[in-house]
Amino acid sequence: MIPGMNKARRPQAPRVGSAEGPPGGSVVFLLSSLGFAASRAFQDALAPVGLTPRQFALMNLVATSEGISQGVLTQPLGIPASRLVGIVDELENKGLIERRRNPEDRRYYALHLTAKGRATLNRARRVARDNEERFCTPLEPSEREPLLESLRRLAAGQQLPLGVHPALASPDEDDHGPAPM
Amino acid sequence: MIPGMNKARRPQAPRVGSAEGPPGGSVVFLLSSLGFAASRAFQDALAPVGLTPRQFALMNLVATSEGISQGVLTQPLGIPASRLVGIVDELENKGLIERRRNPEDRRYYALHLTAKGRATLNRARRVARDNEERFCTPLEPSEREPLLESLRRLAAGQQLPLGVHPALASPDEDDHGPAPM
DNA sequence: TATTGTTATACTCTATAACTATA
DNA sequence: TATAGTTATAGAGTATAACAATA
Repeated sequence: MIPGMNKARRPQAPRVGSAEGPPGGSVVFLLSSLGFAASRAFQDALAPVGLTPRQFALMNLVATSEGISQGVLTQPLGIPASRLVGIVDELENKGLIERRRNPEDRRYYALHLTAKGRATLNRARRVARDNEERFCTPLEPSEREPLLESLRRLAAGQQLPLGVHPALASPDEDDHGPAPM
Repeated sequence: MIPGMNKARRPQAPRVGSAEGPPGGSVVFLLSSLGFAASRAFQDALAPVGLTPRQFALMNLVATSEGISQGVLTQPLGIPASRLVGIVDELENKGLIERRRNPEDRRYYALHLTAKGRATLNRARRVARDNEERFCTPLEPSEREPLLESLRRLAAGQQLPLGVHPALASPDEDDHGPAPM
């Protein structure tokens, strides 16, 4: 399970306030509000590129591990295989990734980025960087690193795995059978 | 629209990673991950009291404005009136709040906390405070205030209203007709 | 005719489980 | 018999719109 973009439902923000004590004085309250806002901001920033945060995440994983199979993606994305099908379908229909049959075991797909997919991914990454800068403009430059440090510490306290390199993070939690590619 | 608890869907966390650059170095990425975790932690902490974050929020609003009507709650909670019905139903069935007809205009309900409701709310508030402390244990004491300050600044940049006193925050955005109680 | 609250309906997202094809 | 991927189904959660009561 990779940490990730919070789901910011477009139609209507499902937000609920704690309203006790001073909300502006609660780390939990502020984090959940801001987390939602950050998620939504990212989603909006990414929209012009034609990607959802989830598609972006999937493409990043494929980029890091070309030839990865759908089943493996299941873990870091934290979604069941049945849902992956649709997401991969969308990206394939857009010509951003392709499914190649693995000749050695024809049950597996090997996912690859197309040239167009790589270009789109690069554009999306630039957009993500720009969004990060825009989001952080209210901060003093000197404020940024300490903030990140505090957030990292809180994340560790919540057992949130931070980096998690795709597919490779926990290669053999149960170690069943031959590792699919 | 009040800032609020992020929706942490129980069945399965809908999380998606950005996975570009170092996620542990992105404020946006960390915030959305942590926001989700914070939201979930709060939800879990509140569960033993028998309240969802949304119910808790509603009760806090009623506590601050006894006799408030359902329609007014719509704004700070950011949900349509039709959904409010169910939430109020639940709380009423549990005997935590009651609907009284407003004799002056029998279209309105006047919502009030019951004695049991007040007791439950107090318990929930204690739980929220405890949860806040637990969540923040990874932080050095000296780290906490600067973190809050940075978060507040980011929230302001995202136009997130912080305190928002229930029902009273934006009493007349359009000013249509007599203000319901 | 307008407004509060309610009910009905439809739509989206999701997970679980049945299915296929390969092995 | 077991596994990768797919399709089918059902259950939440939600918004929109029609509705009833009151003004």
